[in-house]
Amino acid sequence: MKLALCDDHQLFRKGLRQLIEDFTTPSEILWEAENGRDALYYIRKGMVPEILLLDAQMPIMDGEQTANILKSEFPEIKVLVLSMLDEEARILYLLRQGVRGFISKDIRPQELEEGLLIVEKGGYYFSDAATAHMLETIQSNKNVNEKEMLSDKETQFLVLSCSELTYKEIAEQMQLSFKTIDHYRIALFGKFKVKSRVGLVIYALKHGLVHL
Amino acid sequence: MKLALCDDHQLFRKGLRQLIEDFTTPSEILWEAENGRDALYYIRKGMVPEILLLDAQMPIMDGEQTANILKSEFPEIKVLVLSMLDEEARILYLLRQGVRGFISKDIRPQELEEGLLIVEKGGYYFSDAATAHMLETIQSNKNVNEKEMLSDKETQFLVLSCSELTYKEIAEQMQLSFKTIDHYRIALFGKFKVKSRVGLVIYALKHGLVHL
DNA sequence: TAAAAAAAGGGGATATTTCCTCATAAAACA
DNA sequence: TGTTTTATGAGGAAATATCCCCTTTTTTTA
Repeated sequence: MKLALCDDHQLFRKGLRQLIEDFTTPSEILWEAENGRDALYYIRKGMVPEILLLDAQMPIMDGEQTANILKSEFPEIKVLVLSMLDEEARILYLLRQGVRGFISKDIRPQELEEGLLIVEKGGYYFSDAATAHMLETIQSNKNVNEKEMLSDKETQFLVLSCSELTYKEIAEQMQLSFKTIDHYRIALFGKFKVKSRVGLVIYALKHGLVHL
Repeated sequence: MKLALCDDHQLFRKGLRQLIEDFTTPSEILWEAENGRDALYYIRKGMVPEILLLDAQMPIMDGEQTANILKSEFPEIKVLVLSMLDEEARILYLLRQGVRGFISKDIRPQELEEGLLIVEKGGYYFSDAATAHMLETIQSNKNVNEKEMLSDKETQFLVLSCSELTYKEIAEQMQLSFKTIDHYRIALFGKFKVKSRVGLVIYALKHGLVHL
């Protein structure tokens, strides 16, 4: 099994490598990268793994961007996302980018091997019950979750809301009137079931929609 | 060198173990624990390491609580904190608990060995320039940093501010009038140089003063 | 093409936040 | 003891956030 690791924490890569070396399945790690940019560099040079273990949160180029580019350029690479958070909206986005599953960084060794084998065979693997359940929900009822998705403007508004800017200033940045961005506010309050801007900020950070 | 690892992520422990086994200095890992409670269990059973590599953020019992208990019960154990964040106020707290230094989880292998050797000899090690600089500041000008510290009420107010409660509701929870907690707000705005409650929340989360 | 939906914008009301100044009681201190 | 500092609280005002109801323009879709 030809693998590649993309994670910004060296210790995690080290731990993963150790785990993988202990597999009964013979496996090879082609390369390790600290971010998506470096990973793409290796891949474009022809070092194409069967499965890429991709961290969601990285500096320079994060998992989402990387998965997005891989989807169009190298759709044959099976991407397994390493995620510490329960990033609902992000998971949805990554699924659209065709990733083959998620594993929590707290995964047990056997689970990792099992997951990799499943993905190698063309399957999907979700290390944690909550994520698996979410997938079912998504697949069974697309519309509900489509509504949970954020438009570009809503996302932009959300990011700017997680700063000290007032709504008036956010409106200026977005080149829209205060009255218009207020619709985004109401929409997000409804989607996230929060009652105030502070609640919105907390929700966004807790679910990994916005990084600190 | 007798070591022990306390970190909730198995992969990190695995990576650390690997790193430590590669040391030129012969080292032994007495045990690994997933949280402070388990670590204390081992220690109280007599498995006392020279140096404890302690993660700051863990479930059940975090690094701060653990360091606090170790300070009084086992002051001879040298604690080296594993930290991914630049948690200014928390670093201050941990220093008060007598920890011997901090290493970022992005540390390079040689640095870890170097740090452990220094700590073994009774020294202090700070893996990152910013942290080292902060220590100087703390030591050179205690008063400035004492003022940066938060009182119990300020801390309580800060935690409650990182929720959807209004100030009026926070005042009720704290059994104080709105006008009184407003003083805490002003104090925190000044200390953290923020301009709004959202700014306060962001600051608190970014610096690890409040957990999500 | 016509109807429906979504995006953009507005008026205006109320609640909350933010920022002043000031007063009083408790605690610390010299 | 008297003085100073700190914690507590108040009045009031301006800015911001939140929530109604409404119209116009653009985009989607039937």
